[in-house]
Amino acid sequence: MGMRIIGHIDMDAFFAAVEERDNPRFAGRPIVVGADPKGGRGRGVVSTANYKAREYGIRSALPISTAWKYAEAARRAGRDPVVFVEGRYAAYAEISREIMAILARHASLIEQASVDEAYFDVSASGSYEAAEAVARQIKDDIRATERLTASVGIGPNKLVAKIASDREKPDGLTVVHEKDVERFLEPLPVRVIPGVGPKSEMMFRKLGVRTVGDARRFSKDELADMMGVWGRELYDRLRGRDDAPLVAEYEAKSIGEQETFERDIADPRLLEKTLKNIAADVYRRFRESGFSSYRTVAIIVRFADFTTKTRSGTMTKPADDLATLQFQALRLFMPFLDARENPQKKKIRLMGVRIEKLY
DNA sequence: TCTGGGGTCCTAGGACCC
DNA sequence: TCTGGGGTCCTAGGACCC
Repeated sequence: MGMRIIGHIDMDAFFAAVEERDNPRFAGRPIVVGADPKGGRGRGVVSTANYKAREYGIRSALPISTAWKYAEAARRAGRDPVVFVEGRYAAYAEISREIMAILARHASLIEQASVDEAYFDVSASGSYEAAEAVARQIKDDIRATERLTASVGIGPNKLVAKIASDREKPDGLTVVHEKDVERFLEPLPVRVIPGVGPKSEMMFRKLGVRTVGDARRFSKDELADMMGVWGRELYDRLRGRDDAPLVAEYEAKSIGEQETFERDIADPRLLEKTLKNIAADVYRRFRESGFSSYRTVAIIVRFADFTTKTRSGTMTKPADDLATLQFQALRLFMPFLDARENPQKKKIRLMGVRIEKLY
């Protein structure tokens, strides 16, 4: 394979930006998309906060109740009140499709990585200068047709493109030439490497490692000893090496849904009914998906104290009907109603159902 | 602060088989 | 001074991503 030039595009505060665009009265306001805050007693988290809301300390994944407190404090201080909206996820998915169509006009191959992110291959443009021009055109088209901004990274592979797209948000464009990759990554926090999450970051901090450059002092074998197979992969990522191809389409491996209740539930009858309803929702999506059978059923139960249990069972024969799914889910759940499994009679906060081994 | 919902991938132990 | 070795499947838990 010759030289690759890969782009990564990431919509800026996507859900919040859509709400701001579609509701003129929100223009210029701090906007939070996420769970219903219910006056500070709501459950759930912030999905997306726009940049104005981030000035209040509100970010993705923050408990919505905390976001509400920050918003109240800001309001009392005379600052612009925060707009809380629950998401219109079907609308975001439709806009996402429109954006992917724009992208497809400029690149030979695209890989949609999530509702608001995609990789695209611009190797055919022939140079980083030409690739940068393509990226500008993509951003301009999205701004013109969708009235939304995006940030783009360009690099020799998916890894570098993704890290680059996050460097100059919002409305950014960051180009990293192949020869500059190691210098580009060196000063960045090790956490920018996809796959390095809170746990790995903490482990590294204890070893005195803060940046990507710091982490390069470990050999491949040392990283493998610390983190297994992933350590070898990480060794390459710390140096910006990645030969993963773009994958235009791939099949789902599981379909599942889970629900956190407004209030924790103790009543076994209500729990059984809720589990069957969740199973029915999963089954409807299974039918819509085009798969014809499932062989594994898994459930998840989260107690009021947040301890979480999963149980799964694989059937010798694949099934395709709702009754079997509900029966298997209930069978897996039953032991949790037993005093031995739950001696303190803890209430249940969340339940979920997932099917796997789909054909 | 009190922690969503949709997923993917990896690990480790045990069962089972040759 | 015991008790192989490898492969595959299954299960539960956990890290991680958006």
